[in-house]
Formats: sequence, structure tokens, C-alpha cells
Amino acid sequence: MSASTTSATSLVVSFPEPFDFGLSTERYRAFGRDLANLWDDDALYRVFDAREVRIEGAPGGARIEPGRPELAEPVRSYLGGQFDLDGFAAFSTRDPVLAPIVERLRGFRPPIAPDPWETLVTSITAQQVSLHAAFAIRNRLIEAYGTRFARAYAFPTRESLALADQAELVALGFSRRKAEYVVGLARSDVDLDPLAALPDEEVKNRLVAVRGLGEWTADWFLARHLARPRAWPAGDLGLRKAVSAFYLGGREATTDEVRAMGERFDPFQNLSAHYLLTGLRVLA
DNA sequence: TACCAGGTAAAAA
DNA sequence: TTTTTACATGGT
Repeated sequence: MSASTTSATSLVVSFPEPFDFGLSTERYRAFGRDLANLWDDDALYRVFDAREVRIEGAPGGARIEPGRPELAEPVRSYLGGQFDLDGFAAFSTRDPVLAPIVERLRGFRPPIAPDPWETLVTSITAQQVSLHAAFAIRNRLIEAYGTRFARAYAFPTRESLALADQAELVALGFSRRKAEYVVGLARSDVDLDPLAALPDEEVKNRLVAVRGLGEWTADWFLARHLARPRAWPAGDLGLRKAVSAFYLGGREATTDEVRAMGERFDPFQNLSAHYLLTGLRVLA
């Protein structure tokens, strides 16, 4: 009981090779502070099951504190441990544009949003506005309705926002329309957890039937929450810019062109989208 | 200061 | 059926 307290309270979560912790968490530094996925002190802080976890890079994976074994699987999933990077690397060699991006971003695992409700509200905040603006507004929502732990916040629950007044959200910077979407979704009878058991198209159909959730939001739900290999957010402006830069020599792609590009990346559309987007930010 | 930003629904044509 | 418009904030 007298040995190093660090080794006693932490644990290294193993990841399949390759795994680059810094690249895989880049998203949480790229658009300003994210109170629910907080980068601080060279580590990522997030609340899992009402307990704040500190995650930092370590040989072979990521070191977590507290070192509870039941956190290993959630953390592995959170940082994209389920993606088939070997298959993707092999696939990418057939594409002279994608191959060098995949090579230079070796070990990048797209982070996965653990919670469906949080995923959808986050997407609503990001509709139309810049991600910097979206994060600023989302942080105010988190401060107002979430729960603070040592550093990070637990994202506001669906129940807490079902009780919120739309005017309160407008005061945080939501448009009236988006405030309606968030509170309406919270109060709707849509059950989000069972979506994970459905095929891609059925998930999309159920989501776009909800007011405020369009195809873009549904595609990102498939990509960032369900980690579906073939998810391809063709309507995404960032993806359109990435496709334009890497494949069209800068000529701006139309959404139809981006959608058609999806075929080229089948069955690795999700990883392709993430590598193109991250490639645009950290390469070039 | 304008203008654009990882959309969506509703109005207008 | 297809096209246009309102929306509201943050960064440049």
C-alpha cells in the first residue's frame, strides 16, 4: 500500500496499433475549449458514468485515472479503438490522393461521441454557424444545464433540457429555431438508444423525421456516435472543402459531387471523411 | 465593417 | 417541384 500512488490509481487502456493519442484528440483542441471533452494539462477530461476520467497518451494506448477496469472499454471506444485502421490503410493504397494522407496521419482514430442525446444536441448547435461559434454557444449550454466535476462537465441531460424554457436557450445564443429543436427533441417520444441496433438507412429515416434533424445531422450521428464504417456526411461544408482541396485542385465541389465521391471510399467512408477533414487541418 | 461559417424548415416561385 | 429566405453568434 506504500508504492507509487500513480501506479495504484491509474491504468493503461490498450489500443490496437496504430494509435496516435495526439492526433486522435486533435478535434478537442481545434475549435476552442470543449467543456464536456476538456483538453487541459496535456490530457483529456471527460465524465463517464458520473465520474470524471483523465486520459493521457501512454505507450501502447492511453493512461486513465482513476484506473478502473470497467472504464477501459468505454475509453477505448471513445477514442476510436473500434476502427479498422489496417484495413483502411490497405484500402487507401489504391487511391493516390488518400494514401499519403492516411500515411501521414497514421494512428489517427476518430473520436466517438459516447452519448446519442449529446451527439444530436451538439449537431444542432453546429448547424450553419462556424464551429468556433458553435462551441462557444454549446459551452454556455453546458455551464447552464450540465454538471461540473473536478474540471470537465457532464453534458446536460435530456431530462434537464426537457424542462428548460426556450427563451433561456435563446439567452445563451441559440436562435429561436434551434432552441425549439433542442427542447422539442428533449420532449419528443423518440427513444435514442435503440437506434444503435438499426441499419444505417433506418437510423437516418428515424432521425430526419424529427424536427430540426436533417440529413447532415443524421449522417454525423452515424459517423461520430455509431461509428458506422459507411457513414458519409456529403452535405458537410468542411468535407466539401476537404474534397475540393484534395481532389479538385481547389475548385469548389457541389454537394452532389461530394455524395458521388462516397462510392470511391466504400466501405471506408467514415474513416475517409475523418482523414480528409483532419488532413485539411493538420497537413498542408 | 462586412461577411462567412461542418443546416434546416418554411415560404415563395 | 425547385429555389429562396430567416436564423443569430464568433472570428477574420
